[in-house]
Amino acid sequence: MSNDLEAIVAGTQEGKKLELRLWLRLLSTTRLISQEIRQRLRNEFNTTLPQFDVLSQLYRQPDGLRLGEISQLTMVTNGNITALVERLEAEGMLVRERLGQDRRVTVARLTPQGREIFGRMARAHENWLKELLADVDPIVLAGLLTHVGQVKSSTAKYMSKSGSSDDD
Amino acid sequence: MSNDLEAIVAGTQEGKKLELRLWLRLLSTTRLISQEIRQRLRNEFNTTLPQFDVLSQLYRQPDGLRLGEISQLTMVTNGNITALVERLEAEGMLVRERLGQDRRVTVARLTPQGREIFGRMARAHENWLKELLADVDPIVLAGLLTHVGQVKSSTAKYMSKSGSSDDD
DNA sequence: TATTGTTATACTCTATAACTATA
DNA sequence: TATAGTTATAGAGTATAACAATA
Repeated sequence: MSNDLEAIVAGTQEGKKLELRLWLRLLSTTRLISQEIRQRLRNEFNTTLPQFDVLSQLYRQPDGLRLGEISQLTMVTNGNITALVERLEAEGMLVRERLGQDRRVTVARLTPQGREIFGRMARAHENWLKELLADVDPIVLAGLLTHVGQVKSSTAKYMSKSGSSDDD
Repeated sequence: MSNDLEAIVAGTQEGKKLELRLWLRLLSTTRLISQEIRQRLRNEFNTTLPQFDVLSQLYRQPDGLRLGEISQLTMVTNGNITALVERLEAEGMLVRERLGQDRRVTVARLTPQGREIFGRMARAHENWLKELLADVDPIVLAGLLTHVGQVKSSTAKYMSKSGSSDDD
């Protein structure tokens, strides 16, 4: 281990705790990228990150998802999912249906048009990420993938309201 | 390098690109923690993350900051900073003053009370992070700190509107 | 003319709780 | 009684643009 690393692990640098420093850096980095992605989503597809999130969940489930499932996956409360889904339905991206025996259950699924449009969003989104992360060493990317995953699973149990959000 | 890592770097897993997978994992992890922090900030201090962000910038600058500087540091547009700062001023956390020769410039700085309250917020915030990240290997934390920093600086040049946000 | 900050507007997100209809 | 989803409400964040005062 280098001396730098030792100093960091010991938490001596600026007296700030390692956990806090990591969190602030994680937050500002994510926010920086997020801001850019959000702007491009709005400019090029007139949509938002939460909407993109909902659509990406539905994209993987051709048979659709119950609203409660969408709520869990996206960490958005039930009441707010209704409004979010309504906006997307108004744009023709998805439909809501009551199909099953349990007549309380509403299932949302992408329309063919919604699937087509989200497909383009997803491809653009993927290319944006390739562009933005082009200068990062692939080995570093791979290491981060693993370690960020460790952070995510380590913290999960401390959360008050558990949302799974298996976005990876 | 393990075979797993090789597969990841080669981008073969599920055919998804490494950059995209990292981003989704970064986003969901940050969102998970962020949700928890936001909830605690609201429950215990009746405040929000953007407000906390503004206060933390001012905390480090006892002489205050120009509104434009706050705007850059927090990546919030000028017009919205006005409202944000107004809310904080109404709560007595900060004051706005026109002091300099250039009478267009407004400087915001924490009140003694605001400084005291934010101090408590910051200590609680730091403890929350220690709690949430308690199960993550310190070596992993240190590695992440370095590598996330690399990601941040590598991506900065691709951003349309540059916000510095030196939150670390 | 350019810059600093404000005002105005419209929309979206977020949190909370009460409510309907099913089960 | 519990659950799935809706409705209602209030507050805050976000994006955009026009504006006033000052430089």
